[in-house]
Amino acid sequence: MRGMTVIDEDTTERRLTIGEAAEATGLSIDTLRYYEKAGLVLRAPDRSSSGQRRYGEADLRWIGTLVMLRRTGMPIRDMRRFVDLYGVDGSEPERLRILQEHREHVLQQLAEVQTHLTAIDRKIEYYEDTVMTK
Amino acid sequence: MRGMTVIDEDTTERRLTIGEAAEATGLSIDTLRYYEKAGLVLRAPDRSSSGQRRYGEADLRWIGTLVMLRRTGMPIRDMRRFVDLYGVDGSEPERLRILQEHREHVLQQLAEVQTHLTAIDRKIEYYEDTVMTK
DNA sequence: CAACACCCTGGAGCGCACTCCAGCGCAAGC
DNA sequence: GCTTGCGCTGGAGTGCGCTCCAGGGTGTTG
Repeated sequence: MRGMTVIDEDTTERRLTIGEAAEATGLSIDTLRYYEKAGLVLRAPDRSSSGQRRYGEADLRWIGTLVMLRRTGMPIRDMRRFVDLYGVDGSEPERLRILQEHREHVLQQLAEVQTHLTAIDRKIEYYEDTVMTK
Repeated sequence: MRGMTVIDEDTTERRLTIGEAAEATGLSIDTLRYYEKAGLVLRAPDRSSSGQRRYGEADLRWIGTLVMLRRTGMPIRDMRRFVDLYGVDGSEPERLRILQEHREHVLQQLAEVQTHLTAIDRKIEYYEDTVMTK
């Protein structure tokens, strides 16, 4: 049982304010609103009676997906295309294709950065030598 | 002898136009001029009698260093600080420190991207399953 | 009930890293 | 010798991804 997520521990789901959601996702409040405006969310979060956003589990999970795409370098524009497909029936193959292409892209970037990193390592070695022997 | 670089094969060094240098470094012509203006080059390239830039070996090697820093995510501002230290005697320890810090930073980024990449892989797996079994 | 923290909106502003442009000069090939 | 292409400059423009702001509402705490 350990490690399993207990669902519906409370009958009422914990709903976070935008500030709490920012805390939880690592995005800023402004960025959360910006992503919403930019059409990156599947469904806008519910609002309290006074019009304040309340983020539920599903909202946070989706924002997690956004963060994962964004932090691997996907431009907002492309994220948007991806999101939009969630409104299209049978678009799963295309969503898959986008993810696969993005994956390849990320791998290429990683490889390039790693190459440059070894060059940096060589330069560091060089400095370690000159600094030490001076 | 194989693999060794022959130096001074020609007595006159091959000096590239900005277009050729762009080709060689993977930067655009505009970016080369921009880097120069931004104070990222150790020494401005020589000019032809008519005032055109001519890039030599040393210029290209330094630009290679710039590319390696830039493509690993170092901001122009920080690159500039690094470059400026080349004019300061005894600044080797600080240059070393900057490179080491940058290295740590890059490693952290790599780790984060790799984490998100496995999340992407899981999502891809999920789609592969649903797409296949549909 | 006052003070303070938090939230709302539309829209402006910002920093970054280029990228493009006008208007010009030089030069190499046909 | 003229056309075509590359190069020059200073400066404006661009796209991106936020970030900030004014002006206002809400809500909780002492």
